[in-house]
Amino acid sequence: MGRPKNFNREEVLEKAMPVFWKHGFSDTSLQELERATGVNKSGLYSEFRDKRDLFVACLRHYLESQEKRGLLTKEPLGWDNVETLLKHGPLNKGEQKGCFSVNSMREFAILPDEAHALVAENRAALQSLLAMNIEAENPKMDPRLLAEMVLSFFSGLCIERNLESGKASSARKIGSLMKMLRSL
Amino acid sequence: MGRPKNFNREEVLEKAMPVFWKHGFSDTSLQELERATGVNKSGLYSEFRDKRDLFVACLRHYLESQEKRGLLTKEPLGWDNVETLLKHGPLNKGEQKGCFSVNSMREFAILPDEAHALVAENRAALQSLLAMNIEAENPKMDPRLLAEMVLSFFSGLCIERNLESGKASSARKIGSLMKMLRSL
DNA sequence: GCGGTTATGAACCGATCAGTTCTATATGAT
DNA sequence: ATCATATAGAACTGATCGGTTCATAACCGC
Repeated sequence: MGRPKNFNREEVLEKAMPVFWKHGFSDTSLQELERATGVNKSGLYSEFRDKRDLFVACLRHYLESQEKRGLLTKEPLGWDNVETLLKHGPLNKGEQKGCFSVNSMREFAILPDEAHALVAENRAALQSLLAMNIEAENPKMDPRLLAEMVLSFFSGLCIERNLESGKASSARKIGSLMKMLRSL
Repeated sequence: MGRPKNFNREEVLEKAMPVFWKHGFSDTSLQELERATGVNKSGLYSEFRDKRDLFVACLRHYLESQEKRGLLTKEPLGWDNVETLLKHGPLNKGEQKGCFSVNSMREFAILPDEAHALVAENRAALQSLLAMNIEAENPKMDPRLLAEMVLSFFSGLCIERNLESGKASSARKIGSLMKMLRSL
């Protein structure tokens, strides 16, 4: 009974996420979030404890949606999956540049522990998947070591999306790394 | 004539830089800058146009001090210099984690063009130095391609310093990459 | 030591911040 | 149709933001 709300949680997350993604936590105001989601403070604060809670929910939503893409689980496992992750992991859809998760790392100092945990957990999972794909190629070097190295490179690609340098240079770098990896 | 100021520009930059380095631009308040530098707003605004101007001055100061370290110009040129950059480029002195320049990239959207230009110029110089060092080792692959790949990896290392993962994992990743590079 | 000059420190400014409260409105159950 | 209920929208709160103004204090040349 009572008046029904005219928004649902998921569509709020879907609309708020790109704002945080682009501007980060502290540069995003409640005003912007109201405008982007079409839900005003009353609504937002009925659904989320505070701004941090909304941010964490967006981050979780992002990570879940990335996991659903399953870029590293396509059969057969191997270099091609790794290359696909590097190429298509960091997005460039309009305002959303790089990876929301990697972007967030810069603000860890002011983000709640929950955010740290989410990112850490996701990175561990990603690294493990990378290692599986690498192992499938039976390289000379330890797949786990290679996996963590690739993940660092991935982080670099993400953060560099903030530069003007463009997609071409990104593709070139991926090409160089993959050439090295495949020759192992 | 007139009352002499009891601070000088460089020591202000030296003290303000770590604050911006840790908290970024928008999460650093004038209050914090006053406290950190020991100079209050009157003084700061007599020396710098506004907060952005102070930030850019800090960034420039940082980049110049990094160039002075000359990590990539030690003779003989080669892999050892590359390894030194990766190992000792990203700092971890107390609050200052990673690289101020790389950290700044996340906030490019709200930073003045001057900051973009500074970072872009520095990265170009870094990449060129990397290429020279790589070329000295006569690898099979194009040194310029390798250089830009190494720079991305470097960016990744820097941004990952915000994680808890610690110095050990960083050293391990550098080891993996260097092993690959040296085998080319 | 006096006067002109410059820096300092604090008060002040309007704007905006995250978050709360209050009123009006839309709804479902009866 | 009415009433209880939960919403939406806007007004409001105190704090803090970046930036300015102004009275006071410190200094140098004379």
